[in-house]
Amino acid sequence: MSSPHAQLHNPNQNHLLAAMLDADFARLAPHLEQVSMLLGDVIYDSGDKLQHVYFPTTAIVSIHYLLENGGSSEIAGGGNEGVVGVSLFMGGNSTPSRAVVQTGGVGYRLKAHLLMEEFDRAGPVMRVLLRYTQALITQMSQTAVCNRHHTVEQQLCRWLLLTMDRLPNRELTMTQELIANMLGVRREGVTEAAGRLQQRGFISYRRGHISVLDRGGLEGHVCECYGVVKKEFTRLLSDVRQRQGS
Amino acid sequence: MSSPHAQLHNPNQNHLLAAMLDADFARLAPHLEQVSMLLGDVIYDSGDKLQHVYFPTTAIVSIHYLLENGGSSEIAGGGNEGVVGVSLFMGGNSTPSRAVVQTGGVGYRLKAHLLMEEFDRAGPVMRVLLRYTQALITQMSQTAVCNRHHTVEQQLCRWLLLTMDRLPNRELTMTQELIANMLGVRREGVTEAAGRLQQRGFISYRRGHISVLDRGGLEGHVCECYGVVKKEFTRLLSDVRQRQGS
DNA sequence: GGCCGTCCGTTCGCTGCCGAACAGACCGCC
DNA sequence: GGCGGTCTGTTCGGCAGCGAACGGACGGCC
Repeated sequence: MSSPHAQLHNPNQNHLLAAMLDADFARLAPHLEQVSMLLGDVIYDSGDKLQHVYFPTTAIVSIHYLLENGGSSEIAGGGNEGVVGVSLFMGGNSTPSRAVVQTGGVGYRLKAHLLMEEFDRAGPVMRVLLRYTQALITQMSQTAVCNRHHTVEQQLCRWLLLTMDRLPNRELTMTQELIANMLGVRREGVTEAAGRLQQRGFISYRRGHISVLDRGGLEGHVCECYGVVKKEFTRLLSDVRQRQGS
Repeated sequence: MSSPHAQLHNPNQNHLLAAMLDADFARLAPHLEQVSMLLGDVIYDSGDKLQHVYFPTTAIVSIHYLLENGGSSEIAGGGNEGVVGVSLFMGGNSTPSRAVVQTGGVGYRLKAHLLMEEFDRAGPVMRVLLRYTQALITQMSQTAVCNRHHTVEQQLCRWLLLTMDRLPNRELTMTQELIANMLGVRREGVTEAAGRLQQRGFISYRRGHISVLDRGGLEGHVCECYGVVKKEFTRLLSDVRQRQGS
């Protein structure tokens, strides 16, 4: 109640914003613009100059690379643990990738030049953004290895677990076709893998709705990649919630 | 001749060092330690705290992820265009990856705390390091997509071209077995793909020595991934050679 | 309650890569 | 000049995933 932003949706639901010191957050808060992020919205496309960076709270964003032949793969995802648009402060202000909203929800955005002003103070805000970027690098790298060496079923488990970790409940709205685009495989491959997971009782789904019934079961079938990414995020961002309780 | 470091080997052969302003470089130069980087040397391993960062000049370093089952893949490479050990300044000071010398040569290393002091000035040195990291992110992402969608032969072309770009000549010392480890495929797959490239007259090899005979031929068979990475490196680091001629 | 679009299930042949095993070729070394 | 180790070429069966095609089922909407 004492906080000026204690509402149903508030920026502190994003871990990076929540990690900022009071003084830093106070400067940014007036400029944070709450936005609805709808399924399928393109946050930025290959080569776009970024006008904003986005701090999702309930939304989830997927970062893709598209190939000339139409193929694609998700190379990382971002939700309330991070920020979308790191290339702004890393330099270059664009990437050859595309960011699409994968799960509709809410986020807060900040004008590019305001984030840059904050970044250029070279203080705690900069450091937490860079740490997050380092965690993102781990996720991308692990995706590369996983694509090479692991089966569709293992990758589906990984994707489900990583997505679940960003959601408040055990339900997600997502067709098999969309998942196939994420993983860069055929829809039939997902049908088959998801069918096996359902037979084992780990998940159930119907027409674009997936419920995770047995998280432990998924964890038993996932490849090591999930654990590596998870552990690295924890290691790099564990000191990131100081202001949360205040 | 006027430069104090105009020798056979000199730090300016590394593009990032060459990009630094005179004043910045002058502070670092006394602390740059020339090192021989021998084929197979492990620069850092998964979880290691970094003691130095490395600026290769003639050496090439490969960044790998190892899997529990023994599988591995290169997720990025680094030579005279970059620096090895970005996780130092990004935060966390370690990664779950391993960096191995892929082509023996020379590089310059700098103690971790000295680089951090420079980074924390939040000036041009920091910016060029971050830009390089952004280019590295592109390379990792493209590797992930390439692993999913392209054939071994295309990936071999990509790898050869990227490696060539870091070498002074058209010869590289590299067995098919090593290349297979890089790409994360079987040695036989490399034998087959390399055989086809040799039949077409693009390359020739014998016992661990590969010569590129027709670079244009390789460029005609490579997937788009090579071009994307190359273009992005150019875009991000083209303003990076100001001090070169002075 | 009927229609239609979306989503899911299943099948077929095909191909690229894997796993394993082995033979030949080259090179350095004694 | 012969030996041994490394590197390359080739083969075989097997399998995961691809491409295409089609049928069925569910659900929202009029």
